Amino acid sequence: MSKRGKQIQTELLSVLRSHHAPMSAYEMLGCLRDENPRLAPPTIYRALAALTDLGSVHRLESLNAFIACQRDRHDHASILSICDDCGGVEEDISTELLKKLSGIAGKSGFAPARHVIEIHGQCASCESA
Amino acid sequence: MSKRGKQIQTELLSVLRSHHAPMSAYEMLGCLRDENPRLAPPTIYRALAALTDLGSVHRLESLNAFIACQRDRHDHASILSICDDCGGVEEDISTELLKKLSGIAGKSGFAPARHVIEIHGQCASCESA
DNA sequence: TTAAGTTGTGTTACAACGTAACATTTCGTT
DNA sequence: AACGAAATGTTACGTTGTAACACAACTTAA
Repeated sequence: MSKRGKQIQTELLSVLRSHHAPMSAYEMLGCLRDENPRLAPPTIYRALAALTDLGSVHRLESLNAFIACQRDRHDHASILSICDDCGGVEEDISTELLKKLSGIAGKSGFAPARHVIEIHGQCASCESA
Repeated sequence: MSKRGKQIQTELLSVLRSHHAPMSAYEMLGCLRDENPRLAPPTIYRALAALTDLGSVHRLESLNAFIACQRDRHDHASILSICDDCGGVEEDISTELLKKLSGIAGKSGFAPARHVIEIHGQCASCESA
């Protein structure tokens, strides 16, 4: 991994963090192209793959989009609550729930490796409005 | 909803049921075009939307693919265990887990409307192999 | 029954998402 | 420096999904 690669990851993460809602890979590409107009999709997707492996970025499977991890400890297996009105995402962790979930899948001998838990609905402020 | 619309849903569901692994919308399109060569993507996606609303088809968000519901009661909020080796999908339900999950998201006032729970890993037979 | 309105369906064309494959550069090793 | 390995850049394309409009089918009312 060269300096250049890390740099793109850093820039990407900073863009994601300053944007407090999910972003698509192409939105990020648009932002980063302001600085580096020749940036291409594979570069973005490679950086995103590295960051999601680290846990500093989460992929929202049900939106084909990404957010920066909001927690100190970069757990995988976050519970992501997505407001369908404002687009905001809240991130929770529950080892207890995760254990229960693995237990349910494991009854048949299934060996879990990655958990995708996303909840769509309305956040508190959008609901009251 | 005319006869034609229902008919496509029926054909789609029968294709999905006879295929014991997830299918992409375009795979289904390919199958149904054997009968009706002029079928176009929006027709498929509309039929899939209707069937997923009913609960007779589930969308696998992390695969961009679909499976027929394997249960009698067509619950939404299934727990889908996806084998990354053979592609098989196991479907579980747990109102208890669902309640817990809603509770976690609900702490901040979030109102859940739709749950996406998908687990990637290895099924029993692939793991032993 | 038929004309007008409404709703659902077919079709075209395109937008968004993602990646395979190869060219180029970078970096460590001899 | 010359070589080889590994990461990065680039092109081009494959897959997934949908907006927008054309058309057909059904509904209602005179």
